[in-house]
Amino acid sequence: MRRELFLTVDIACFALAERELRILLVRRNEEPFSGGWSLPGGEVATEEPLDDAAQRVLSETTGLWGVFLEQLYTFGDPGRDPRGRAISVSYNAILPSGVPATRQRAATRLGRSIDEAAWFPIERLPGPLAFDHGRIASYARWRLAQKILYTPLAFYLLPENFTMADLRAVHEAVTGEQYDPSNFSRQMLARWDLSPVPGSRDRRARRPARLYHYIGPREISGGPTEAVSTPKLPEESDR
Amino acid sequence: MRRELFLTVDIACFALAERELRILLVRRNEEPFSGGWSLPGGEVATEEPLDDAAQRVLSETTGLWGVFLEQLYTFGDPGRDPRGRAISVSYNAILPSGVPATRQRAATRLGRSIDEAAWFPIERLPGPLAFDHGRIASYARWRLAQKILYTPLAFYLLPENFTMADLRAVHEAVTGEQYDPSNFSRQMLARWDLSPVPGSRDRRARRPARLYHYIGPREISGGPTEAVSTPKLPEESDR
DNA sequence: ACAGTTCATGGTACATATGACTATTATTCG
DNA sequence: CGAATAATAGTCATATGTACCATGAACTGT
Repeated sequence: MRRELFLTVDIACFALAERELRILLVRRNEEPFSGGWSLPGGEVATEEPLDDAAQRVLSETTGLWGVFLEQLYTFGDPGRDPRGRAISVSYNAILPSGVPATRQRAATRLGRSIDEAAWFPIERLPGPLAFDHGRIASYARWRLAQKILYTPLAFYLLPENFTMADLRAVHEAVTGEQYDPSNFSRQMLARWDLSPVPGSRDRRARRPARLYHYIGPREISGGPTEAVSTPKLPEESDR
Repeated sequence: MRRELFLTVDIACFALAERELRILLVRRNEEPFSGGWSLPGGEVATEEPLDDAAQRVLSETTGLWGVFLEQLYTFGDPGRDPRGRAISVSYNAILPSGVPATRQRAATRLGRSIDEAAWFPIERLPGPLAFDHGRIASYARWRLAQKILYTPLAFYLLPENFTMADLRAVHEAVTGEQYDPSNFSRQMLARWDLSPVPGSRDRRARRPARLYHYIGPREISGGPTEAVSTPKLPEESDR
C-alpha cells in the first residue's frame, strides 16, 4: 500500500575522529533497502516541530541531546521512497569532540527498523546509501565545507583546548584542501578570538604545540531563526 | 476540521523596478488572514515534485514559466497555520528585468483564494504578512543579499545590457550597502566576465555610460542539485 | 650523547586586493 | 558658454594572501 504523504527527517551527523571527518550511518533491517546503510531518520510525529523531530531522531540513534543541528534542504521527489510520497527534511548535525565516533560506540537505543549504527569516514562510505541519502550526504558535506569558512563551525568539532595543528586538520578534513601551517595559523589568529591556554602544551608532536581555546560567539549564522540554539554539551540524558 | 498533514510551497518572488527591489504578494480572500497579504503559495499535488509545484504556483500568479527558483527553507511548526499541520517549503524566485514589477501588471490568473497580486518594495511592505510569511520574506531577502556576493544573481535581475550604475544599483538595493562607483566597477570587472557592448551607450546619465553584458555561466551554485535549471527568458505562455 | 628528523612557530618578501581619494571627461541644464 | 552631474580613470597607502626560509624543541635511533 502506497501512503499518501508522510514527513520524515534525515540527519547527516558529522564528527571528528582520528583527524578524519566521519558520518553516522545506520543499517536498515526492513524493506526497502534492507541490509543497506542510510542516514539516521524517522517520521515526524503529529504536532512535533521539525527541529524537535530531528533532535529526537538523533537522540534515538546516539543517545545525545542538545547537539548542534541545522536544517539543510527538503527532498520530496515522488519516487524517492517506494512506500509512498515521502518528504524528507534533511539536517546537518555536528557532534562535539569527546563523543567517540568509532564503529563500536555509535548507538544506544535503536529503532525497530535498524540493526546497527556506525561511523564511517566521509571519504569511504560502505557503498551507495539507501534512498537518495547519498545525495543528501554529499550536499551536507558541501555545506559544511562552505560554512567552516565563515562560521565558528570548526570549534564545534574540536575539544575545548586544541592546537593549531588540530584546527588545521579539521579544516583540511572538511574542505579537502591543504593549508600551509604558518599562514593558516596567522589567518586563524586574525579571524577568530583565540586565547592561548597558559602553561599547558600538547606533547603529541615533536615540538610541544601551544593550546588555544575559542572565546568568540558560538552561534552559526545562516538559518531563518537568526539566533541558533546554543548547543549544550551533550550528556547522557537517560540511562 | 483540522487537517492532519498538508504540504505547500510558498514563493518569495523578487524583481527589480525603478532600481528598487520588489517582492510579489497576493491578497487573501479566505480565512485565515482574509484580506491580508501573503506570499504566493499553494498546495503540492500528489505525485508532483516540489520544484514543479513552485513553478506552477508562480506561474498561476504571474503567468511566467521557467523563472529561476531556488529552495530556501522548510517551515513546519505546528500552529503556523490554524487549519492544520501545514508544512511549507519556501522558494526564492528571481524575475528577470523586462517583466514590469508594478502594482497593476502583477497577476494573470489568480486562484480562488486570492483577490489580487501586487508588487511591493521590500522595504515598504503593506503591514505584517499572513502566517509566518514575514519571517520567510526576511529570510529570503537575507539569502539574496548573501548570494549576490558570490553568484551571478545580479545578472538575473538586470536586462541583457546594463551600465555599471545599473549593476551597482542592484547590489545596493539587495544588500542595503552603498558602494564607491569607481571601486565597484573595478571589482565587478575583475570578478565577472563582463563584455562591453560596442558602440551602444546609455544616455540616461549626464555622461553616456558604457553598456556591458554578462558572458559567464548563469548557474547559481548552492543547491544539492549541483546544476540549476537554466532559466528561459519568461514568455507569456498562454493568453 | 649525538645526529638526523619532525613539526611548531616566527619571519620575510612579493603579489594582489581593498578602500579612500583625486582627476578627467562627456554630457545636460540654465 | 559655464556650472552641475555623473562616468570613468588613476593614485596611493594599507591590508591581505601566499610562497618560502629560518629557528626551536622535541623525538628517534644508534
